[in-house]
Amino acid sequence: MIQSRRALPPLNALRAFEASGRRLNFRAAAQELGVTQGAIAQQVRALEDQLGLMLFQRLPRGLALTAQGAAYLSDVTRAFDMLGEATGRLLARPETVTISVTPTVAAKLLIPRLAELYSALPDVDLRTVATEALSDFDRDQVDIAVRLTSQAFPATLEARLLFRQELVAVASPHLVKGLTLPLSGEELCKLPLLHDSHDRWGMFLRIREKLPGAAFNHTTLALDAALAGQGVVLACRAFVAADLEAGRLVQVTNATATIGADYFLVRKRSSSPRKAVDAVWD
Amino acid sequence: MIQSRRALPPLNALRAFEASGRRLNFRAAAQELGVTQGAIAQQVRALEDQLGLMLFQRLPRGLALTAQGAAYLSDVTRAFDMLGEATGRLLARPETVTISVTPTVAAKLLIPRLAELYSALPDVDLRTVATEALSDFDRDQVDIAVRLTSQAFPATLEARLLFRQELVAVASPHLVKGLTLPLSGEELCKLPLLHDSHDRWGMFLRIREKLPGAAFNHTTLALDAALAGQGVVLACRAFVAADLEAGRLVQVTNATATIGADYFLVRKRSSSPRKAVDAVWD
DNA sequence: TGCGAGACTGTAGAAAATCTACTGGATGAG
DNA sequence: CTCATCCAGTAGATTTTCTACAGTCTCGCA
Repeated sequence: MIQSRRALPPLNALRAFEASGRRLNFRAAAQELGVTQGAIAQQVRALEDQLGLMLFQRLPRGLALTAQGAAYLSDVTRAFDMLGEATGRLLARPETVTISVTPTVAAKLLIPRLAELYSALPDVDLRTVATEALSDFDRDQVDIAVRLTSQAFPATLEARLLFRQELVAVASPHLVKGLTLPLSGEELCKLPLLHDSHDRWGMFLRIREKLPGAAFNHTTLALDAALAGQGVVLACRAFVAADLEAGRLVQVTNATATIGADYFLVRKRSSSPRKAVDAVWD
Repeated sequence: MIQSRRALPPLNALRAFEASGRRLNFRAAAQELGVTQGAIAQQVRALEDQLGLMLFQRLPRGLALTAQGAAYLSDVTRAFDMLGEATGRLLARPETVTISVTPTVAAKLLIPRLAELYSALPDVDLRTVATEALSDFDRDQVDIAVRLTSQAFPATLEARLLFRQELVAVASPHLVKGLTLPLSGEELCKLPLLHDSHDRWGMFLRIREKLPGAAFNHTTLALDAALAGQGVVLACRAFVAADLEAGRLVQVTNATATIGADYFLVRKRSSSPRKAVDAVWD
């Protein structure tokens, strides 16, 4: 039979005692705690009964603390103050929300929206984990992840389609200056092709031979090279939308491809929704 | 609209959190607090919901504290420890019971019984206020009083008859050596009479003239003089019972008198009986 | 692989605690 | 005397807390 670590009186009664002891008046304490005077009187009475001693002397116009009541009040007030301050610190601390994304998503989608997120959520600290690896929600303390996947998610995760992965071939307008767009597959093969780690040119052009061209380990690097006029890059439309609109890149062929995997926004299914996570999610 | 001095979460939930955080296991915390594990899970869940953040990570074989949960636990445990220690000190402190009595009652009744009271109530500090004045219960912090009175008591006081005031004339056996007892009134008048502040010899002997003899302001002093053979004293039988039985005093006449006032044990009627006062009262 | 143990989640309803509205009593001030 | 203030007490309403139970997941063992 495990004994309680400490024998505490009913905490609600203790709270009524503490407020009454500060105010020396049940009616005022009741008002402070948002209950009726009768409720406070009952709680204090119950506490006195349980402890077997008087904490207050009842006067016609209020209360006086007994010597014992005064000594106890000092300690109880300090303890409740500590609880109140600790709770206040907890609530005041900006909440950290961790998002796991690939470097490309970070560069092309998240960073341009950071200012917008910050202004919408001033009390949230946003922490970005940019990695190609699949994050483990618990191990990495990740709240939200953006994942490219065609698979169904386990029941513990909650997912929402972010955007379809539609691949387009784009290049700098300087690179294709003088050429008539859109280009055919053969014309495209004559241009320098930029490869990233996904290496999807063969599938896109329906060519089995290895295609020459500069290779990068991150899509975002390949995109930077395209922007610099180094060649044509094959990338998801969502990543290049802003550059297309700004004219920094042009779509060089009408052909597009989808690969059956799309980008999802994923979070751990939780029975205790956290407000900050919800806000970022929306 | 008065705001609460501090915004505290439900204290019961806080207690469940604290025990769970120490034990890192709902089942063990439940056992410690004497409730079911389901109750603990509900309370912690409710606290997390109210605070809008996670305090624990649920693992297959127990709990892990989040960073926020750990910081909070440290403060909450300290506060609850403080409450437990303060309560323990309160309960461990010997309780003081104050008794207001006349010097005569103190000398003749209370002091002879002090050893008996101490052994019966080892945890009680007995404080005796010996005074002829009527004590005010609240002003003088008096718990119990012995009062000579014929009046009904106000509704705020609770009274119990201690003993009847029966006056007897007693003297030292040496003083009446050679006299035939019991003495008549005339014979009594020939002996030195000892007067106290009540001065009841006239009434006792049905004599209107002032009777000569030594006078004392306290009955107990007159009794001491009688014991020393200085004269005859008129005192309440209860005060001289022990001396009569021991042969230090003898009753010199069969006449007795009652004056319509008796000795009562009185205490303030309280809706919160205090255990120590109860014990002294019995 | 299946099974059992451990531990948390969730539900519906029972039990306990807390509360309210009201009345009564005592005191003090005018 | 009246009125205001404030605590005590009661009966019943409301809220909180709890229980018993079933379900789910993970881990360890044979």
